[in-house]
Amino acid sequence: MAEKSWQAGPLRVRVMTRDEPPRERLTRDRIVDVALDQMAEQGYDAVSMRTVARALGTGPASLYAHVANKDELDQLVIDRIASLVELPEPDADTWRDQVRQLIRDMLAAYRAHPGSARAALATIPTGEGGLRVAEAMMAVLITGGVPPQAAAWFCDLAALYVSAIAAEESIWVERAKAAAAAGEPIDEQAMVERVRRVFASLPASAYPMLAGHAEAMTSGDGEERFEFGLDVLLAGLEAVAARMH
Amino acid sequence: MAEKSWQAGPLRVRVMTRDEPPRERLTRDRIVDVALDQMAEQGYDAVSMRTVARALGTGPASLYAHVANKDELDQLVIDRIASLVELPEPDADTWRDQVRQLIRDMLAAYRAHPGSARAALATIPTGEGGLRVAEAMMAVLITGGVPPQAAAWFCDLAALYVSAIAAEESIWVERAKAAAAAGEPIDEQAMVERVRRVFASLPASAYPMLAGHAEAMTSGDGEERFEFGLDVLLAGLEAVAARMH
DNA sequence: TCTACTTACGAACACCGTTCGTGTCAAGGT
DNA sequence: ACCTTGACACGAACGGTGTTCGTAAGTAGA
Repeated sequence: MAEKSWQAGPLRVRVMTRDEPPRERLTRDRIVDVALDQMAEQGYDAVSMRTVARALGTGPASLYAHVANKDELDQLVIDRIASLVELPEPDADTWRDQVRQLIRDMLAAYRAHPGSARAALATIPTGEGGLRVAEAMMAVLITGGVPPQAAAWFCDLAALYVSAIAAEESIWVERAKAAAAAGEPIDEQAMVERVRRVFASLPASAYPMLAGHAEAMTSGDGEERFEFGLDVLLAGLEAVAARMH
Repeated sequence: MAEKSWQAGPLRVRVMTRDEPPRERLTRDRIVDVALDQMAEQGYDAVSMRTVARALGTGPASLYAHVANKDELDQLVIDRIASLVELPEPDADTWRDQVRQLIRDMLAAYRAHPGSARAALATIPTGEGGLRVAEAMMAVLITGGVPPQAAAWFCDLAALYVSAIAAEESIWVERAKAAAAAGEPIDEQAMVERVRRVFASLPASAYPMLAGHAEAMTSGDGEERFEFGLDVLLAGLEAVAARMH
């Protein structure tokens, strides 16, 4: 207990206060912690200034002393997520696989916090976590003999690719969730099936290519398509790098 | 004039009404028209159910008779935008350039409606406009001798790439606009300069690669980087296609 | 002319990000 | 031991969002 006393007009006031409403002080880090947790559990759309504040036992206004914006908070969260991906030790023999794996790990990190990628699209990584990943990617590429300019731009391209894939995926998931909440629960399989049917039933007169290759257009799940993109990016990188000698 | 009469209790009521309060009937198409215009002039964020309704001289509730969602409206707008891009006549000799040009044109179409790409990321093109460009892209690729499976997945990849680029760009623009509205007007040049300074001042001990290649990391404007990505995608496509023989 | 049905829409709900002004509280100077 | 200062906390409110509800208006069929 702590004692406190003061003069209020003619009165002498003396009060005992419990010295632990152990409400810790607000911090950028604590705010980001909470936002990250909420994103992992409920997805990007469920994270708002209000929900974060509520989880911290306060109102939304309190956050603005530590964070300029929702935008800034988003960037901090993205940076934190980037700081969670495991980095490879550059090796000249396996650099191709290392690039692939690094990109896969970034995707996994985004997937663990659904919707986060939507905010990542906006970011040029200038925080600690992002720089860390960029540094590792550059190291692997340079070790692999990729010319610096190509390596630098490829970092950009890879980051764009992975966040676009993650963002697209999350929107899809979100939509399925919304459909499930209201009306018939539409699972992923059903949505794929519907798209497939659209392509299959296209009039061959107007869309000879799409109708003729409907099978190819709709084959492959997300993983297969992601790996295809990876193949294209890496093969393209080598070709372009060679051209830059 | 139109005459109308009815019995109201003991009274015979007779009324003349102007037969043209020329408020045309609401239509999906008219709604999409307005949304498209607003997006072209003010960007994605300025388009809301309310602003569209206001421009049509009504309230937001009226739109829901013709459009299920903001989401659906967005998709309709995207489809309309896609229907505006010019399509090439497939030619086996110049197919590479045709692919490039088609992708460039898609980017231009998105750019003409800033922010639209953020909605495009979500879409598997199943509307008329989207199918149209997918058909054209497939035709060019097949004419170029790309195996159907590779061509199909590449369509996906190209669409993802271009919408990701456009979305990233629009977010950047949006942010610059917001910064300009409140406080110092920060032009694009200044933002680039700041990023450059961050990279240049990175401690070489912690970030040897980024510090060592700061020049490469920050060189090139958006256009150059976009073209680099195009190079990578096309070179990669050819390599992967050859592998699929 | 009466009825059934589609279309239109004002009002309201539950959110959102952000700002304002006030309240609280610990540290420093006197 | 008091007073002052300044940083932090935060309730309330503003203006915006997407969406729903119940009712009005208009159209077409019987």
